[in-house]
Amino acid sequence: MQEYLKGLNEPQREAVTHLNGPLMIIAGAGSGKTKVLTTRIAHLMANGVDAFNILALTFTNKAAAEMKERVEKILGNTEARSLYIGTFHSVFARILRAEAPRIGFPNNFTIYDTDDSRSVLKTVINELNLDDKHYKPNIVHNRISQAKNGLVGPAEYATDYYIQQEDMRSNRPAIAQVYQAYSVRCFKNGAMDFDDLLLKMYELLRDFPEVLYKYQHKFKYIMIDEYQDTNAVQYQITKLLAAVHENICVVGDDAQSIYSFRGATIENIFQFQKDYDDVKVVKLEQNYRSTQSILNIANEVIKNNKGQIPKALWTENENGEKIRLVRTMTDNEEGRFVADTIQEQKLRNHYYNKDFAILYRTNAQSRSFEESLRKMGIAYRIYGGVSFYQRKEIKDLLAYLRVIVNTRDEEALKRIINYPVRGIGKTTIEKAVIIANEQNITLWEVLMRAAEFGFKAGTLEILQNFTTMIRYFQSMLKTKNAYDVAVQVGKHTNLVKELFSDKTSEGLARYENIQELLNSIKEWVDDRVNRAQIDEDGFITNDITITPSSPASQPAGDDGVITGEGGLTPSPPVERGQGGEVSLGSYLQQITLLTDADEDKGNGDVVKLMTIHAAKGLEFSVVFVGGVEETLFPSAMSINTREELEEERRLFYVAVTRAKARLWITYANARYRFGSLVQNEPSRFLEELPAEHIDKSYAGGGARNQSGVNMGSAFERMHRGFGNESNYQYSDTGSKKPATSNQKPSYLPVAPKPQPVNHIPSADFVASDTSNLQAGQKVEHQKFGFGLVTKMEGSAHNPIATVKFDVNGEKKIMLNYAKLRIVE
DNA sequence: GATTGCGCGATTTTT
DNA sequence: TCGCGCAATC
Repeated sequence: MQEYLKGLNEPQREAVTHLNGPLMIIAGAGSGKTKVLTTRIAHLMANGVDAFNILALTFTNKAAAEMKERVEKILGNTEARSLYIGTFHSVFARILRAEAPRIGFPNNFTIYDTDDSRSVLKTVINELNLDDKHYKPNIVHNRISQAKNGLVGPAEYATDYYIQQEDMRSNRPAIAQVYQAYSVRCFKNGAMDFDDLLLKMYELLRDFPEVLYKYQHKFKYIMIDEYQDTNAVQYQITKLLAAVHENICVVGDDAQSIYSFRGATIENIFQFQKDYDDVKVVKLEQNYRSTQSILNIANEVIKNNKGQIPKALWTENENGEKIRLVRTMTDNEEGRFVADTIQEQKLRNHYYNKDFAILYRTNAQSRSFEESLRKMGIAYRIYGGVSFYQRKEIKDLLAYLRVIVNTRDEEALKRIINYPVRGIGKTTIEKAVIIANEQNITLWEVLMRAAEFGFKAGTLEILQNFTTMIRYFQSMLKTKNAYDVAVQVGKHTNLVKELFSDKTSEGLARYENIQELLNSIKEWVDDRVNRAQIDEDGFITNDITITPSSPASQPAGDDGVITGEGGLTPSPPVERGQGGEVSLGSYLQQITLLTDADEDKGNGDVVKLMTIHAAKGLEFSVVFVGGVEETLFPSAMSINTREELEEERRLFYVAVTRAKARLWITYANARYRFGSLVQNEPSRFLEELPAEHIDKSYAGGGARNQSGVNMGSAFERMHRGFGNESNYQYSDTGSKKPATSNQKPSYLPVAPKPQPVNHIPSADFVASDTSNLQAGQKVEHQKFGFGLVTKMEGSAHNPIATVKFDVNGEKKIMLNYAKLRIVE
């Protein structure tokens, strides 16, 4: 027997060695699911299956990366790099990148993240003269998202009786129109949102038999992780792909289905057995992760859900400690308790920060934990906050790159058209947008043909300068890689320089972020270049001979013409394996699909804070589950139906089963919400916990806390002296350690608070006549202080001076408004 | 164009 | 309570 099979238990081995035909693995929490998947891939390859015929789909990039790494380790060579392992979204994005022209999108289509989608929706809603207070972009977005995930297009949406009824009831009958307009706009912009990556992929396979044929034969073996979280589109796609070989292996756990709000349906698991004859079902029930105690309460809680696939999770692990259930007065105290306990556990049981995780239901709950950890000087990192790529300065630079790659991307174009300021004001943009809509051309085209549309001479020149610059960048695309282009953009647009000259700490942080972005682009390019050298297989090589003999109907476009390879659009660039293409377009599509959990520099020794959703698939030695209270967990939004409540319970199950050795469950009597203290009942889930496995306690100062005096825990008092704040012995030099240790936690860069450098104007400050101001003159500004005029621009009736201030960096000053005193 | 000050809505979960 | 969008100033 092969070495890698020896470490498996019986059912695991059964799953791994079942090579051909449909296979469903019901894998309980901590039952070695990833091990089975990776070993199975290795086993396939050991049995002569080519790596490039294997497709493995996951939900997170992290899971994909881990899988790839582990396969590589088992195989001991780099063959694994030709495997096709990735998230649904990233794999489909890649395929769409090659095939998009068939459905009228450019190869370099833009991927809109949630912010982009909402922004487009907002525009569309306003254009339809709807009130965006009532048609809130995120509500509308959710609705559209659900439709897409349920394979409901705009036309069907508008005509479906029940859907329309729902929209009537919520008093938003025009969502159908918004959906329609939004789709048109995305198409016009050459952009797909997250849901489109799935929906368009499905449409592609449905409408183009030769495409279906190609990928059906490429992906001879398909594996799907977290199958319980797949939605209707994902289900349809994988069903189509697997239809020929039927070598499809799905892994799931109905007890961990927590994404129904995103359209996921456990039904897919039950349906699987009906879809194929002869489905082999394997149950993995031995848990290797958690102690007996932890498993006991997990099992006990989940029992309260109806309609599950029967299974009994068991373990050979020792009992371990009892689960600790802790009540505190407030959320702040809860935070303090957790931080104290982490500190104590580190000392007592020799844990590192990285052994701990704090899990919660909603992101907002991170605040109190954060504060306490910071006070104690414990390094932590929050997963799921604002992603690096959502920072303004990053989005700005990326917007340039997006426009260069895809000029149809109006969102990005509007973002940069006047940034940095180049004199293309609101009026000009509005005018251009109106023309674009009237003529049914893109905004970019309006700019390119500005001369035809009667812009004033000055404006025309500025517009032409702008388009010339963008086209100059475009000319680099063919010869330069993503990094080189990005650097050029940074230079020529003065974007980097502008941030660099801003000496405020805020500006500095922005500058550093831009540098970090450039570095990461470089890293990405280098990485792919290295990989490409060892790749044997080309992925989407477009030279697969298409012999559409079997699929019955020929594909026909709107005009009835068969749309095949090599139509009007140029051939997509050749991508090779997992490495290869280092173009800017390829880079942009990748990063939109990254979440901040993915760029995990978090190998550092930090306590991890995240939502339970984000924690799925992970494990930690010590887990704290916070805020286990009614209205919060279960969420007030999810107590109306049994289905919703059961999903919350599964979520609780997921939370509990993340823990390997120790588990604390905490809840507060009251917590701050919208600024005021709100009372909460303990969660109903707590009543479901078996008393004999629980160690209940109460942490906090009781009456003293009610009187509002903040005592903190015993541990905290011990470390900062006695009593409350008033008993502090402050020295004038202000060293009050360690309560406010300066040790910087190693979480990701947080933009420092802006530090306005105030200037006190000279006593004799009088605004000078600046109509003849020249570069080289010294001036004083009431707020920014002294500075040197470095440049004069703008028109005669609206002059703009660029002033380099001594302390506040470079600013553009509009002389019509600002008062300047000429010093010399 | 950029900054400041005010009023109001916000909290489910994510690729 | 806090952060954001919008209107009023420089």
